[in-house]
Amino acid sequence: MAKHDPHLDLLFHALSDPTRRMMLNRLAKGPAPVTELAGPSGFKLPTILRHLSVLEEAGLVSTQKDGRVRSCAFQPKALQPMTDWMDDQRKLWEGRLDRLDDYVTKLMKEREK
Amino acid sequence: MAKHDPHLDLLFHALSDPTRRMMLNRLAKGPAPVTELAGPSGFKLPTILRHLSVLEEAGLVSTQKDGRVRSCAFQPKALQPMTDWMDDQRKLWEGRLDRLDDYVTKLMKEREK
DNA sequence: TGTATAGTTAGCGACATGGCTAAGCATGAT
DNA sequence: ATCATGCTTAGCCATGTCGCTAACTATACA
Repeated sequence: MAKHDPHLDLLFHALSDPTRRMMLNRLAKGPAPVTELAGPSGFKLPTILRHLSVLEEAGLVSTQKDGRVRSCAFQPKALQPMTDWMDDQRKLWEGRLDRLDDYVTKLMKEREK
Repeated sequence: MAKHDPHLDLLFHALSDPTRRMMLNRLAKGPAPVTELAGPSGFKLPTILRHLSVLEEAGLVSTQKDGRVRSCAFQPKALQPMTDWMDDQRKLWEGRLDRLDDYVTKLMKEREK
């Protein structure tokens, strides 16, 4: 339950852009070089490269250069902190419901008197 | 499998800020007025109000004014598109592994000849 | 060696974001 | 009626983001 995790900032920010999500979508099917990643997007290479670096900084993609080609690969584990955060939220929320339940139960008991 | 869902943009963007996540954390425990939401953050009210409107636009928080107090409530259902997106990614990823599996199987069969 | 290919870097412009102060408005308490 | 409270709006400033072009480097191929 980190108070404010900078990594979550990077992660959510990385996912907040449709182009980056499209790139991830492609990479989830398997590794690809930068050019193929840019292909269907309609954007220029420098733009794609910038998006790629955002994805890398978030840990969502790892890249490796082989000759003149940079191969990019999806890193699904990077999504874990996100699911963890969601679990935390859910627990808080359910805790709230429990407390509401306790409250109602208490009210019922009061009535019985 | 929406090609590019603008709502996901809003959702991920809303979650990419630590202050907003802190606000959600508070709200997951139960509704709160704006001032209480601002309290522990150290930020001024207008700043918090701006964050609040971002959360509202993402559907994560609903607010309602009662007298001069605005009560804010967490909307957990708003997180659904996010989990849906993650499921999509996971399916793609697992599909990839399956194809890899098929490939290996095929290689093995080739060897048997 | 020369040329095409794949990526990279620098830097520009438009716009969004995140913080603030100052001033305003509406409601509750006295 | 007055004052305190809780929010709201307008607007400023610094910084970040997202797209681009132009120019560059590095590898493959002929």
